[in-house]
Amino acid sequence: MDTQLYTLADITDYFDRRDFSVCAFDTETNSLVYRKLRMEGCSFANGEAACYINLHNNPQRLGIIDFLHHLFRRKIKSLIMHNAPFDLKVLHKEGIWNVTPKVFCTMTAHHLINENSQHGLKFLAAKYLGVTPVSYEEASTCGLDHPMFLEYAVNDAKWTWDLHKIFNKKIYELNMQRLFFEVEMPFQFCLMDMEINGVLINEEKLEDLRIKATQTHFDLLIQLYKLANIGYSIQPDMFTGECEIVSKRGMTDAVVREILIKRGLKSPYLTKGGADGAKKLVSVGAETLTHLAGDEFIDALTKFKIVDHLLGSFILKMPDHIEDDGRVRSTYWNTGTKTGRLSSRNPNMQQNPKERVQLPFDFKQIFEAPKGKKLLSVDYSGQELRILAIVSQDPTLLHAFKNGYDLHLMTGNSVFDLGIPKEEMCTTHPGYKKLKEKYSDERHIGKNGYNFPIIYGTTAYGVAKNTGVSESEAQEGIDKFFSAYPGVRKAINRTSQFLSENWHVRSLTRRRRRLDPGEKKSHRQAFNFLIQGLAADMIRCACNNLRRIIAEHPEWGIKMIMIIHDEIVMEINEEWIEKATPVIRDIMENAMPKLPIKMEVEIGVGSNYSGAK
DNA sequence: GGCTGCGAGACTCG
DNA sequence: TCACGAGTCTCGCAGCC
Repeated sequence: MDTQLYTLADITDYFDRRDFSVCAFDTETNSLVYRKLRMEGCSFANGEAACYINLHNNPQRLGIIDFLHHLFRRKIKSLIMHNAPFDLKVLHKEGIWNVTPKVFCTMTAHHLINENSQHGLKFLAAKYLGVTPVSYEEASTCGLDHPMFLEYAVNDAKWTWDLHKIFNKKIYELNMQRLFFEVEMPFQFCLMDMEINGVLINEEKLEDLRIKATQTHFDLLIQLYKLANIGYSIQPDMFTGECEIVSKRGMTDAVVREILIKRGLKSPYLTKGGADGAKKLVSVGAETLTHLAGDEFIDALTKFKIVDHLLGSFILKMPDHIEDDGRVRSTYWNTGTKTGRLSSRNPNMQQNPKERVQLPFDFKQIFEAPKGKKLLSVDYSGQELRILAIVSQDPTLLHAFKNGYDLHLMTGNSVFDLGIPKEEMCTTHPGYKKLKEKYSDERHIGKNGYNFPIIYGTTAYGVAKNTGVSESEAQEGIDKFFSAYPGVRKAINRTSQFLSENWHVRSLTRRRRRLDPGEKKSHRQAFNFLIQGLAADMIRCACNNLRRIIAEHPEWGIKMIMIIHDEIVMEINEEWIEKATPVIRDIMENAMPKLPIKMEVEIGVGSNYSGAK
């Protein structure tokens, strides 16, 4: 392959109206900040030729970008990238946004082929192409316009091209072409959109929250030191004037363990004991605190831990992520999990804390809609349980969802032999509401003690721990659950058998998870994957369809800004909410139109994320 | 004594 | 041993200068 071509005329000859791979290089710092992204170079390859265009310190930068814009807008057959959302984002930042929808992301392709592996370009090039890549740092030491960097940059495009040849074939061999081309590739643009859009932060509310949480943290810590007889002093910060508590003994886990002994408090819960299991200590986590609740020190510590974590992990960290336009742009990682779910980083938008009963700090209110807009949150109600019904084909579960029965109450009814007539558990039955209230405890245990844990493959031990009953009672409850829904037991056994014979399982979208059937845990993971994996692809389908509607109705002003597993959050122009909501509902509920039962969504609207929930 | 890297444990979410 | 899937923070320890 000739790698010496790098004039614009050559690019036109070699890359116009064909497939080619492309790598867009951003700033020297590999910036995570969208507003600071700047394309410093771009490399191309198509199996015949490869080239690199340097834009770093290039006086013709604007002209070249304009040319690239026209090149990308022409009828390219397909565009091959490694980690497409990132390259698309860099191109978009330079105004190159309407590229062909026919993309091939080698990173996502490899994730479908081998979900247990790493997916970095250099790793894959070494593994599949037998080359020895150099690092970006090494290649860029002499500058981005040095021949050494040229070779590095060209290699990225060449290897991406070569990998795509291998992975494309493999995707067809595995019969994953529909999942890859019809679901995963359109979804790359949704990821790009979300990472570009970001979420607007109300910095005043964030500061307000910081002041309140800091005060609560301060008060609770003094209370804890007093209760534990630990010395401390209060010192003002010379710059901010805010007071700080100084003590030789911080409220660390080790100190808490000592205090528990002093107060004569015992907990049955222990830590795992390190890698070899030898260093087992009394756990000072949530389990122990719940067990010892009622003690003055423990109750204050429970509150302290909540506010300490809220401050340390969220409130004080969030300002680092806010860009100059007031928005936070998380990275969504399409290949970050083994089940096909997304993961989110810097910051992780999938773990923003909910408001707690013990402490009134509403963190989600800091995410807000810009002027003239609202935030709209759509989430699937009981998504995983509905998928359980679909995967297991259990007639009782299917009937329950088709006819609007309260499944948690149904499970409570079976496990506790409540003897409620079936028709009264239908949510439209006149007596349903009273029943729901009367048996709220049993319903709660049905939901959190059985329905959800069964999806994870829980044992009697787990149910007992969760619900506070004995292990034998828990086993009895589990047996009753499976008698009520015999299809679920059959499906679990079927999955386990398939895993033992094939060393992998596949979800309904043909997504695959490979596991060692010799490990006991694998059988739980396999069944859970059928549910979690399908749920993940359902949200992808919903986003893809939503993106089409967004393009058809620019006046609605919809921007997708967050995906939290079974939930999509978007901005929308206020005056169009009424018109758009039923369309959005329809898209979400029919993301996978051929399923035997309907999915249902709950929609919330508010001026901030807390209000939209 | 101080810095760095790493694993464990604890916490957050669906 | 015991419930699936993630990311991030702090602490404590080991190794090094």
